[in-house]
Amino acid sequence: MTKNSTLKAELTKLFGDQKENIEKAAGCLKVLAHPARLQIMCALRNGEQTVQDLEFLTGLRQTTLSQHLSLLKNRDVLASRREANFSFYRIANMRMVELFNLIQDIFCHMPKGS
Amino acid sequence: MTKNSTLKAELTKLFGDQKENIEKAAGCLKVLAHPARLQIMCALRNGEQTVQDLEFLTGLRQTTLSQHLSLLKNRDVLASRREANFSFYRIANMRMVELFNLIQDIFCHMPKGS
DNA sequence: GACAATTATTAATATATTTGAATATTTAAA
DNA sequence: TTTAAATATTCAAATATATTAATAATTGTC
Repeated sequence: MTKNSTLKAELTKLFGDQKENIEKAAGCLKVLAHPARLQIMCALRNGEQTVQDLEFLTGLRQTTLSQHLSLLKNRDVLASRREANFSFYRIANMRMVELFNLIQDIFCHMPKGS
Repeated sequence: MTKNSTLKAELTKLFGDQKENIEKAAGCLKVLAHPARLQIMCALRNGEQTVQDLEFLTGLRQTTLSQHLSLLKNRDVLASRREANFSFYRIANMRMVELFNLIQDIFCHMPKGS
């Protein structure tokens, strides 16, 4: 009980101070939590790609793809640059690369501990 | 183009062979992608807790909490055991601990690379 | 400036998730 | 075997997300 009161105090502090962080984490995870968007992440593992290439690589329709890209970009999971009338998308930063790598490691390999 | 054809072949294989893995990853991420459920994960960082303790720690109502716990358990993010009329919940395995730790690290600390 | 190619946005419908209230189940104890 | 405590389930309403088709921007080329 005392132990949990301490934990409660900690958590209250956490959830108070870091409500924004929790919302941000949830938002980021939510946007990753979709098969098509995980496919997009896979296709970007080895570097940036144009929308057109992603269309080819994932088999998604342009309009659907563009919407998924937009969601991922809004959450700062992806970043993009434009060159002529091509948009190149990439994984936004090393943290997102790490996160995706771990996800891939967990779900595409297997066990490792109880 | 040849490079992407190769990548495409790889990805097709991936998405074919591992469609299940992708679905599983998406399902797991989806269930984590909710502020209340991330709070629950936080509260379980240091070990198992009863539902009643989680109610206290997270401030969620019993009925709502129970539903969130059920979702997390169905996706094998959490596991539980029963003792008398108490249920003890815990993070299901080391992979989920790793995943949550990384999420916490990314969103509750800050940068680390571009 | 008109046209074609590439990408982005809007809008409508279908589907899924969340929430809260009510109720049910499980277990221990009287 | 009734009762109380702890947890789980069901249901309906509100909200959010996904999907498709249609359309709009943007950029380079003629």
